[in-house]
Amino acid sequence: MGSKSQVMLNPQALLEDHQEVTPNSQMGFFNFPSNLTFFQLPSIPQTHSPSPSFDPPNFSTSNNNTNNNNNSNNLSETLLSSSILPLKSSISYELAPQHLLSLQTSTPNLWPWGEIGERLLMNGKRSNNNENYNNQLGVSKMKMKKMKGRRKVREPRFSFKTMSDVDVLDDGYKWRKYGQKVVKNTQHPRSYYRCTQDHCRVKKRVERLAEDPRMVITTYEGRHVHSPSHDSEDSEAQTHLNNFFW
DNA sequence: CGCCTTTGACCGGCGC
DNA sequence: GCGCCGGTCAAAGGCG
Repeated sequence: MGSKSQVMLNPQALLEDHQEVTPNSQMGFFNFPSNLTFFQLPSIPQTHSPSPSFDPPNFSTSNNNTNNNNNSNNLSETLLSSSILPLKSSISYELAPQHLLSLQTSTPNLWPWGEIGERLLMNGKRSNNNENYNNQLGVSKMKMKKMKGRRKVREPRFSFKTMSDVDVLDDGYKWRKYGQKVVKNTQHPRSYYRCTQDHCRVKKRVERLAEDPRMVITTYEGRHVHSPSHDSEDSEAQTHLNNFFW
């Protein structure tokens, strides 16, 4: 096996303070881009206050020998704990060298507005066309009004930084672009994508790092409620190689 | 024809 | 209240 890149997050741990759903219903997964491999790992701040930026460096791995910075071919499996993640959370991974530079996750946190029952609506309780459409899209104008004064649970986010020529890495899911924005202080636009699967609200956004345009920051938000779409015949190999569970 | 991207408009949040 | 900013909408156009 040449390029095995598998990342697993303990879903339970990630969901600890998630208010809405039972752990059972929360297993979701991402396919990791097939051309993505790892050579450096999530930041593990020794103290509290995780840095909000994606700046990598004071990373450390728990079973790492000293001089394998860029060419560590065979770190097999390591457990990490991080203050970014909830207590008891863990990441296990198998890695091959190269392009993943940093990785961050965030737990779901509460927004000052929103509604708990949103997911239920998503499951097609409403028959009105507009409602359905809006539900698929996530937040409609109507819904925004409704949301005022309620609480919303923000979907957990997960982001990583890669060095890549292509902006959108193939992760096995189908995405539809719904927006592009020039963000301040960067010369490269940020693109917004939504999973095309019905009732799946996972979003991702892709941007290039201002300081180093060779780097692509991909941020996923939410959990897929379905398997990756396999358009190619080697789907089996793909899922074996690149599933990312959380 | 269906699905996708593009793109300007629009909206809410936030800081001043 | 105002203006900025990030995120989303949705019409229009492109493509297979």
